[in-house]
Amino acid sequence: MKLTTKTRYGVRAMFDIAYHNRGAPTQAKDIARRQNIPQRYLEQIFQELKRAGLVDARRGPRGGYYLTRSPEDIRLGDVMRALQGPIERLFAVDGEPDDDVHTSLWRDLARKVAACFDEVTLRDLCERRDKQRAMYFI
Amino acid sequence: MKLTTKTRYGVRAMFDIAYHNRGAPTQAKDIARRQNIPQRYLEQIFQELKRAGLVDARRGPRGGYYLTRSPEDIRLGDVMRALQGPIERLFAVDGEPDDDVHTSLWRDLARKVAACFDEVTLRDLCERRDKQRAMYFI
DNA sequence: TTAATCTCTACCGGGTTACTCGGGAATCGA
DNA sequence: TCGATTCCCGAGTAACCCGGTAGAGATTAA
Repeated sequence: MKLTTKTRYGVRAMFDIAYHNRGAPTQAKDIARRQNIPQRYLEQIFQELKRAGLVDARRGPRGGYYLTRSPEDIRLGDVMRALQGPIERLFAVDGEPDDDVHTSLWRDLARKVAACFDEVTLRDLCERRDKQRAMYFI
Repeated sequence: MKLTTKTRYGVRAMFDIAYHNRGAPTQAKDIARRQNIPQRYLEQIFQELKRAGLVDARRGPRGGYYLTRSPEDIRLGDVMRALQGPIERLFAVDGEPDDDVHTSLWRDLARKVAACFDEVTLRDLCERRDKQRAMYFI
């Protein structure tokens, strides 16, 4: 059980869009540079985020990716689900009866964990960042 | 990010000891049969649980493993930490500065998640089981 | 002593992760 | 219309980890 690099990249990328460009498309190239992510890898991550409906893209010069909802409406859980499937099934095992003690235990826990991720939005991340910058410059 | 089979096995095994044998050593063979776990694999899992101080063992005939603390004193988090390292560092990435937004985000989240696991004890699992058995037989 | 049980170490195959790469499709500016 | 730019799609791959098997040794009960 470990957070995948893909998910971390995805969160960083979504945050980057929310933080730097409000509205205007942000290019993968720039995100890759700022967030230190291999560009070609980032591109396929964005494909998954797009398929999940979290971002949309415009091609050609001055193209890029942009959020389909406002940052306070995109939760960390959404990004994770897009990149690694439903968190609720994180601990699920197929082939075990549903009335089993352990099955229900892991199901309950997975829900609680999912709730943790759903508590945080992209806007929260931006505010966090602003606060930290403020502290850093005092 | 996925719960490892090893951890699931470990939790089942610890539960099995707590539920079936209070005090007397429980043999790996029996646990493996009851919980449907490959015996030889279970044995090495127990080595880790032993190193973590959660169980102790007696060798030879009528030997087996036994809990070193009472079930209400063993949390799910303890078992997980024994088998897959500190939950608090679940999302940690080495080589990133500690004042980074994302680093602190994942740290905070990991703590919350860890708290979820630390809320549940082996005794809770036993009670869950009893309740479910009761329902099943009504 | 003998049999049972845990203990230590090594090994291994299959699957996943984290990429790279080539080339195609849309879009904008001129 | 042309060409540069950017996203889009699919294939390939090296390294790693997970789940499990196995041999042989140490310890203990009867």
